Amino acid sequence: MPELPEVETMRRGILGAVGGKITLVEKTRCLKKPISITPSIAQIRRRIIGKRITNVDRIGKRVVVCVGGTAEKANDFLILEPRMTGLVLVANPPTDEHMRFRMEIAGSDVDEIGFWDRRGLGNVRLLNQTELNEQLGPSKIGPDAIKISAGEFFERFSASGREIKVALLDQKLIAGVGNLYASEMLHLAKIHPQRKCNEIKKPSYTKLHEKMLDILLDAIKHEGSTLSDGTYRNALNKDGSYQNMHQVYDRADEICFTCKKNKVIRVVQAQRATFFCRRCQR
DNA sequence: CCCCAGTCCTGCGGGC
DNA sequence: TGCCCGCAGGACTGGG
Repeated sequence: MPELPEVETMRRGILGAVGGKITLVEKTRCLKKPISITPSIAQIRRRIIGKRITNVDRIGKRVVVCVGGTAEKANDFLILEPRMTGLVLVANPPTDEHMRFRMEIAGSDVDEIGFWDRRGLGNVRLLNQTELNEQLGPSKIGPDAIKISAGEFFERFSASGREIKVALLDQKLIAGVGNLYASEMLHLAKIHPQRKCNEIKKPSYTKLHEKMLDILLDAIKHEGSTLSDGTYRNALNKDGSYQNMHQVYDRADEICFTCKKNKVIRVVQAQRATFFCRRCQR
């Protein structure tokens, strides 16, 4: 399940395409149920074939391929949104029915970018600057989790009456945190996931911000978490290794690594599994 | 404002 | 051994 570290790894995996010229754009053939690709492939081709990739960016859990113009001010933005099972691949991408979209690029280290998605919940969008602001601007997507300051983090969360774990998943409040890393950061910060945001004291927010940064940056170093279902992999189709660092995620009924006494508990919040330790997190 | 359930979709593992 | 069902959750939507 790609969250910030996984999507950042995808971004870095195709950074070598910057400076290259797009020579081919295609939906992959033999698809049963195509994913959402907008606008039409014909229109995408008209707008980006022959154009240069000027940057590769990330907005929350989406990879943004900037096309035309300059690195600071591109003409068009190709959004690759993996959702649950999407992968952004560069080398020898599989040619099975889950391959959804691909581009060929000339004159750069990366000569191919593929979008593979087993479940097909992801999407590909080509946006201009106005559409980008409307769909993925600050009113829709909060500050990035690895860029937000401790002060702004506190300001954004402390007034809410929601449970902290649920609020962390709200991409309008903060961008990039998903179900897995939310459990992990609350564990290291020793905060109970069901505690209301407005009950948590400022020093705890400072600690949560610190642990969030630690975990996300460490997970990027490990190229993300590849779970036992094997859904996420990096741009070279290789597993990440941060799954070996998990403290609580998917460890229900196992002994907590921190206190070595209590078992990790699994609860459901907002229809999603949360893992935590009753002794360590209050 | 916030919450909740439903929607999309495939592969898997538990249970019988 | 084989089959069925429920679950996994990111983002969005509609109703309360």
